[in-house]
Order: sequence, then C-alpha cells, then structure tokens
Amino acid sequence: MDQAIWATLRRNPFFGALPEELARQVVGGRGPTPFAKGQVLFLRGDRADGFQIVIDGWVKLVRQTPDGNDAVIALISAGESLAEAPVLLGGVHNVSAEAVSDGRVQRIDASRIIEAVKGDEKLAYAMLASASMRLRTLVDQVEDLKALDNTQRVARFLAGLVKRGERSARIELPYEKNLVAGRLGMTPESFSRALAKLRKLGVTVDRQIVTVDNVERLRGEI
Amino acid sequence: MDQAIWATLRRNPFFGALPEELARQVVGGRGPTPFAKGQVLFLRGDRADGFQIVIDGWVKLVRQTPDGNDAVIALISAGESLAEAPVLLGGVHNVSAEAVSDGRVQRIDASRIIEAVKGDEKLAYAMLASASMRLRTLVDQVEDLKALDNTQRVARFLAGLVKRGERSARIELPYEKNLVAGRLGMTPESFSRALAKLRKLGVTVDRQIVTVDNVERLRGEI
DNA sequence: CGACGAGTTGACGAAACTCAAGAGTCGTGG
DNA sequence: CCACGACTCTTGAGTTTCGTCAACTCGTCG
Repeated sequence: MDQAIWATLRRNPFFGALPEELARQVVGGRGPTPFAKGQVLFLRGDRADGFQIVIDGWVKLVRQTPDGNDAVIALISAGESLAEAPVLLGGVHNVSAEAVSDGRVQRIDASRIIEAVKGDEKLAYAMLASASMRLRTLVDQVEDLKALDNTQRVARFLAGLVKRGERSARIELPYEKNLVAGRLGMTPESFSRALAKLRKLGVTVDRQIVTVDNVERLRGEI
Repeated sequence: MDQAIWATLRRNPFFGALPEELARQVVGGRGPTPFAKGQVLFLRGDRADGFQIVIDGWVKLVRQTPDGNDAVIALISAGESLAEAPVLLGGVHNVSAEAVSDGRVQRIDASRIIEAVKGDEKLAYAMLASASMRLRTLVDQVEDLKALDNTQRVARFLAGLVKRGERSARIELPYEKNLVAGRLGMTPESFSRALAKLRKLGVTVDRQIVTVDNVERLRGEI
C-alpha cells in the first residue's frame, strides 16, 4: 500500500491505536476508493456495513429536511472516519454522506473491525475516544446554534482555525464559503455579511484567505 | 441496596450490559447522593473522576456563554447517565451539570469502571451504544436548530413525546416550560407563542398538560 | 469573448428576541 | 380562611436579526 495513504490512515485515532501489523490486517489488501464531487457515499437509513476513512478530499454529513434544505452536521477531511458507531453497533446510518470535492476513502469491513476489537480492549477505547470527540464537536455546535448570533458564530469559527498561541493569523478557509455557511447554519449571504461586520474588528477577506489582526479581539467579541 | 434504586440503575444501557454480580461490584457499597434543585453537580472544566446515573429528578447539561445565556445541551432523567465519555477517557467535563429539581444520583468511581471495561469488551460496546445514542440526539438537535423554525421545533418536540401508534394524546410536559424552551433553543416567550400557534392544529395546553387531537396533523406540520 | 459559478451587496418581509405588563397558581403566614 | 408575595406563564409592542429575492461584480474556463 502506498506510503502516503498509510500515513493518513495512521492519523486516524482508531488506526493510531492499532498495532501496525493488526492494522494492515484489518485494512486487508483493498486500496482506496475514489469519489467525485457530489457523489453520495451513503444515505441515511442505509445499513452500515463498514466504515470509511477519508484519504483526500472532503465529505459532508448531512440531514435532508422535508423541504429540501440540508442541515450540515459535520465536514470530514483526511484522516477522519465516517460512521464508526453505527458500524460497530450493527445499525443504520443516521445521516447521509456526500462528497463536496473529489477524493478517496479507504473502506474497511465491519466484520474485520469487530474481530479486531474483540482481541484488544485498547481498540474499544479508541472507538470511544473517536465517538467522544464527535460528541464534543456536536455539543459545541449545539451551543453555538443556541446561544450565538450569526456574526458571533463566524467569529468563533475563525478563532477556532487560528493555531493556539498566535496573535494574528492568516487563515485559509478549508472549503468553499458556501459550505462554511452551511456548517455554521446560515445562508451564504448571511455569512458574507457576518464577515463584512467583522471587518471593523480587523478581519480582512480575500478570496479563500482570511487574515485576522488580533485574535484576542475576535475572541472578545464572542 | 434499595430494590427500586437498583431497578433504575439497571435501566441504564451501561448497567444493563453488565452481569448482575459485576454491576454490584462496580457500584460498590455506596448509596445514592441526594441533590437539591439548583445544585451544581459539576462544572465545565472539572476533572471527571467518576460518572453518575440519575435515580430521580432532572439534571440539565448546559454550556454557559460569556454573556450569561445558558445553552441547554441535554436534560437527563432517571436511568440516564452523565459524562460517560470524559470519565472513560480521563478528561475533563466539557459541559456543566445543574439539578433542575430535587433528586438523587448514584456516583460511580472511574477506576472501577475502567477496570470492568478492561475485563469485558461487551462493556465497551455498551458505552459506545450509550455515546452513540447521545450522538444521535445531538444530531437531531443540530438538524432541528438549523432547519426548523420555532413552531416546527415545538411541534416535533411534542410529537416525540407521543407514544408510537397513538392517534391523539395527552402529554405531560416532563419539566417546566422554561426548560423546554431552553432545550429547544428559544425563549420562554417564543415557546408560549409557538404553543399558541399550534392551537389551530388541535393542540390545547393546560398548565403542564398538553393534549394533541391528531398527531398526524402535528407531524405533517414539520 | 461569453457563459458560468461563486461571492457580495441592497431592499424587503418574516421570524424571533427584548422589554414590559398582566393573569393565574401556589405556598406561607397572619 | 384570606391576603400577600413569589413564581410561572402569557400577551402585547417595538426592535433586531435573519432569510429571501434580485441585481451586480469578479474570476475561471471553454
């Protein structure tokens, strides 16, 4: 297997916890599956018969609402995995996954994982850690949605992209503004306006690049 | 230990998965701890040195925002547990817990649980199931917040309280309207107005009792 | 060059929050 | 038994925020 792919897999908390040999065994001989922008990886309600680790590109987890609007639950990038919990518990997916860029995923059979987990309780911890992390980000999202207005959400989102300890920063938005807006639960127009409001706090935007003069000032606004 | 308490503990997915004897061992000789309305069980940032299962009463998980607003993340009642994930992972609480009524919790040492989990990978599954369930409710919440307006959220909340298969129902709100409003991410005033709007769909409210003439009509509104 | 998509900006209306006042309920104490 | 205050909930009025619709800019790509 390609070394770069392997390195990405190992960045995943689940695979990081596996001993090298066992990890290779779990993956099996299968190579990564490419996907194209717009492709649906699975739908809500599908049986979860394996989980997938993103190698390149971006995948969004969404809930479709009856009136056609998407609620973006999470955006997944390289090294992160999709649907650990339903796989292990033998359930169905409770969100849909759709590619928002071209990329690749490594698919991994449920049965192999379950077998591996049986053999090593450290893996169970790793799964828990992974689920726990997702829990945390969801809690953050719920808090944001309930307690912050659009501008504050954008400010927090930007602040979250700044590396710890930095005073000022040049941030590259990880994906299209359209998607950022969705992830933050607002329309693209509102996102644009929120950025405009943040200009007087020393935030400037050019294309995909956002520069923040003073991160503290941004944080103070939340 | 009191039989009723024990029965409540066994309703918890984690404890339901434990063999009887092991469960008793994990709990130890300790009895439940009473708490009073308004009491803080733990604060965000506290070290998580054990988890707690609610025996009676209600506990809310909240995030305080800098400007004093609470975001209610979840409301926990008898049989449900607090803070499984951070305990197992040896972390800190990422939400605060505050009692919204008098009640009792059974505290359980982290070390005992970790030991038990090491001995039996089924427990890890149980924890995962528990985390997964919480994940799902959070995903639901995120979807609701992003895609539904206040009235629709109230409608969905009420519909969720109706037992499956019932056509009309008499629902007792599980806690104060104030709290319901917070849980749904709106102000008490907005909650009240939303209920008023639902009146023309056959929803009547008296005190804590809500009656729904036709559940389908309610669901159709979402 | 022209078509297209992403992003921005403006105008407008709907939805929700805030502030404020009033109704109803409950417990306490006289 | 009643009066009072505390509390919850409701209702009204005014304001802000946000989404929608639409026009327009700008860069990309055929």
